[in-house]
Amino acid sequence: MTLSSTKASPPAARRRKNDPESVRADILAVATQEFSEKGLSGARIDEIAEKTRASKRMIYYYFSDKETLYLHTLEAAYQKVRLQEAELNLDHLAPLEALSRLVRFTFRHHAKNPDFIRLVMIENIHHGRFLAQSELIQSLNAGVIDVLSSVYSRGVEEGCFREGLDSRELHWLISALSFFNVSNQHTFSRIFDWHQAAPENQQKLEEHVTEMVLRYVRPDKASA
Amino acid sequence: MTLSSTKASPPAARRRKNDPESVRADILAVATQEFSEKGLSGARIDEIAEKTRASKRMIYYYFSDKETLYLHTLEAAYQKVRLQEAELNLDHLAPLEALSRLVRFTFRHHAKNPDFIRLVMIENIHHGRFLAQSELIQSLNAGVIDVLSSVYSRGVEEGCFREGLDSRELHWLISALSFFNVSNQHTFSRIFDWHQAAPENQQKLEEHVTEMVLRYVRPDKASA
DNA sequence: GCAACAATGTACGAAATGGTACGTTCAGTC
DNA sequence: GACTGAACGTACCATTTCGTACATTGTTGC
Repeated sequence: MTLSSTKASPPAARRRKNDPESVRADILAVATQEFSEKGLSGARIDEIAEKTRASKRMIYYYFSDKETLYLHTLEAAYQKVRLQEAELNLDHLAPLEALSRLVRFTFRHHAKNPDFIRLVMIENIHHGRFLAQSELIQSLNAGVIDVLSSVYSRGVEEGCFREGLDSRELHWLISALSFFNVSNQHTFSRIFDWHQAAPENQQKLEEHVTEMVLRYVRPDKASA
Repeated sequence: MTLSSTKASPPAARRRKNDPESVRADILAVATQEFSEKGLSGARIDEIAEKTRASKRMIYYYFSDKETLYLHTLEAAYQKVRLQEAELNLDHLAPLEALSRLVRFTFRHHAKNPDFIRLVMIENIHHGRFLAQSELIQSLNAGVIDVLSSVYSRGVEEGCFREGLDSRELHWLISALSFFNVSNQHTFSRIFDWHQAAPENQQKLEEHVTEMVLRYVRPDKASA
């Protein structure tokens, strides 16, 4: 039933402007919000399409299916985060100061990027199955430990850090504290009737976390 | 026949067909698995029904809809966990030993109950919206801090803990480290090519975590 | 035994949802 | 200007998925 008489020309001379880059980016931005808010299965392609300037057709045009779109979202999130982290420049600082800054940076950084944290949570719900597919993310994260590792060994040399700690495990500890601050904010706040997100409490937690890490690496009193 | 005050009516031992209690429990058990594995939106009522001895009809009979079933699952999980925790008996121990045990217990406990952890993660993805509806969970968790609080004040009195720490914040730190160990196991393992779940690594992490908390509460050397 | 209600099985409906068929417009090339 | 492939719009389909109507069986009180 083709409508022969109807001419398909748009009523108003509204010309379509092709802008692939921007369309792709727009889809990715909306997808990031939707996936991080509702998870892989909770997010709806139709809803992403609605919130985008583009149509559903475009989502499938650029990202073949829902899971691929999710994967690209995850990759983009990691990329953005690692880019921010690269700005840190700790080599010229004393080890203690450098470590302190690194911890505070991580803590704040996570707090400022809840979307990323939520995507990582969601990815863990999926047993990291998509992350495993992405060589991009694997390679992106390869060097993250190095910064910490370098600070730590300088600290040991200078005697302000104790020996025997593993950089990866140290990184684990810092990540744990910073991550939990975002990931479990809702349940913790609700159960303990404590407005964790409030600036003064965030400030306190940042102090605690930093202090905790520093105390952990500090050499035993032992009075050389 | 007059009704005796006791409800001695259900012999409860051998019912051949109708067995509401068991059906309910069975549904809840399967739901726990499914929800914790796939999340609220990812889990399928039909699949839960299949894995149950009961039918889908029964799910709606006992739990009016999907979200209510999820809420009951969450409540049951919290209940089970808090019951286990109640077994801890720290009052007769020296503060340092007591805190050490508490930390180790929490760490292992979380590790042994990934389903619970995943449900909490999922609940956080939903901004704790269901937890907020449950007075049961609120009340269950009210006293969790008290154990720690009591140990801590004893420790301060005896001089083996430093002053000025908040029990809730201390609990936060312990939870963070123990929770992250389960919640982010997949992404962390994959990214850093480290089999975090391996017994030897779990052992190491438990040591680190315990040590970290103890070092944090230990008084400053300061030598009065 | 029999009413009354609780517990359960079967089949189905309506909406949501991922994905596609097919046609149209844009932009660069000759 | 004609041609071509990339970029895009609209309508639609097939299936999944939550939830329910209706019939049936067990159980309990009298």
